[in-house]
Amino acid sequence: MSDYEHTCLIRGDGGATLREILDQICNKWTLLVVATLDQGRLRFTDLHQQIPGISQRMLTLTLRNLERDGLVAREAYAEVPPRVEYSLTAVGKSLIPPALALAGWAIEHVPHIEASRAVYEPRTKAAQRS
Amino acid sequence: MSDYEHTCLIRGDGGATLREILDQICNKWTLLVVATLDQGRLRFTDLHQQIPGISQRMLTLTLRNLERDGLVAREAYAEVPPRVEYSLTAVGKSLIPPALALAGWAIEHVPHIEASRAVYEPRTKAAQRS
DNA sequence: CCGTATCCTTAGTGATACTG
DNA sequence: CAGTATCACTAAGGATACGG
Repeated sequence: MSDYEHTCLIRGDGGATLREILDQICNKWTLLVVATLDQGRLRFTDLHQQIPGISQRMLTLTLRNLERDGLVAREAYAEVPPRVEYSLTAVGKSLIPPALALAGWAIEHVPHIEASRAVYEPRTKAAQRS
Repeated sequence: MSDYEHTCLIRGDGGATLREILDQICNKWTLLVVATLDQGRLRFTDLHQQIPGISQRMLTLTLRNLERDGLVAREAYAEVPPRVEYSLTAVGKSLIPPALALAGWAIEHVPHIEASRAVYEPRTKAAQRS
């Protein structure tokens, strides 16, 4: 594959849908929820507790989107108190490896990036103070 | 690696920085800019034209962040009219494969996701109209 | 327990105008 | 050419309260 094709790929030149899906996956919570569900079948409350910082609202919204896209299966039991279990579908599971690749890259380069940030100072106003 | 470790990875349990970096990469423009720069050295205007829909402002901000994180090198020539060229650093280039993995996944599953969306209807208000 | 509804704050984004 | 500055707007996200 040529470099130019790389560009087109990530751009999603094949249609607006690709960008849309990519954006959806890369948002604040989606990868997190998918990663957490990689452990197996989990209830709403379990997810809420295991994902630090997520609000009920965002968990619900994220789960709805994942369900709509067929990455997560939702199963509600007609019991009282209610019980709902979420799990990854086959497609959802297939997201794990590429997601892991990205996470792996990030982990590997955290030191470099932190070092780079440490020495960086905005060019335009470098001499503004002191 | 265990499933639980997967979760921790993507979560960025190793510190807040990881989540931060992941978020940064996954935002609306970063991957796009990196992918475009994969073609080689480009000027500001070239980038602006090759990335459909990006504003000057967002291009500038994205480039600054990438520069700060050491993924992109900026070289300004003291000429008139001014000329500034951007290129990927080694670290920046190393982002391409994992990014491509994600893009590849998305492309592969677009049909499935679109099909899933087509049949999806929100549960709670399924019978609200008509 | 598992959500939905509502309000509110703020970060992200775009448009425009201006400068070295 | 390559930005910066400013304004205005939108949508994402969080907090809270309530409902099935």
